[in-house]
Amino acid sequence: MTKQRRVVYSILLENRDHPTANDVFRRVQREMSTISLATVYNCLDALSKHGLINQVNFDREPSRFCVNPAPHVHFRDTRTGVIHDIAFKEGCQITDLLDLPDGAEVSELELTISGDLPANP
Amino acid sequence: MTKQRRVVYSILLENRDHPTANDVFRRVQREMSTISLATVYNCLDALSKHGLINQVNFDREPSRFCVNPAPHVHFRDTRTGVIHDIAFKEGCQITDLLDLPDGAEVSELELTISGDLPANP
DNA sequence: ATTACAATTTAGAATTATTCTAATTAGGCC
DNA sequence: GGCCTAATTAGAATAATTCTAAATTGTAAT
Repeated sequence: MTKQRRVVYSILLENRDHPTANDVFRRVQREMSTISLATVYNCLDALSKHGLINQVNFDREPSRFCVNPAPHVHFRDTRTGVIHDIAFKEGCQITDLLDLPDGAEVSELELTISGDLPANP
Repeated sequence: MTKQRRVVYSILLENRDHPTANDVFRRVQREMSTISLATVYNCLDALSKHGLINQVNFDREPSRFCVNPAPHVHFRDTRTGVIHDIAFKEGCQITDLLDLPDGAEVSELELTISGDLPANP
């Protein structure tokens, strides 16, 4: 854990709005003006590899980053663009619903959903 | 449906191995040597928009294209790199497993899985 | 047929998120 | 302090995709 990684991580914890690498860069710059974009990428990568954060991809848009450690999927509200974390219902295994070949071992699983959320009154 | 779109589509039907746009380009060139890469992108986009094919994204790798019209998800065998179509079990709705907010309406859903498949003897 | 029009294709340039490179800096340990 | 490794930095490079503007095609009307 270097100073830079700590700052990047704390920025992510501070505002869990699934920022892009560039968003993170701009936020981190405010409190560590000498940081470089490459470092932000390095940090995000390191944090990802150590399982502290998740990299979230919607189609081919810029990757976004998520500090939620619990297993969950992502729902993008097409009206607002906001990405929501969606948890699984109790004791549900997505792979139970799939016709996976015998012996298949899942190591990574990414589920992204786009749709409309009812307006919040 | 232009000549180019027809060729792109037929190439995809011919070999359902989830090729990238560039793969498609190279294959199409063999029977229509004047086609351009931009056209292949245009065609893939047009076919996608009309629901004839699906664009498949694994993380930030180049997009791949899939002619399987049935609802399914994608499993990449990490050993061979091959992408397999995985169907849902009878009458299964993935969203049933999720804690979606009331009234959420799903318009798109992409599920990608990476893992190991047992070696085929 | 010929013209007119819109949509598509083409070649190449432009874009952009991300990765790479090489040099510098920082931190830990003797 | 000096040494060593890993991390950071700035900037260049990469690569998939998109954009642009000109040329082509197909179609419908005259």
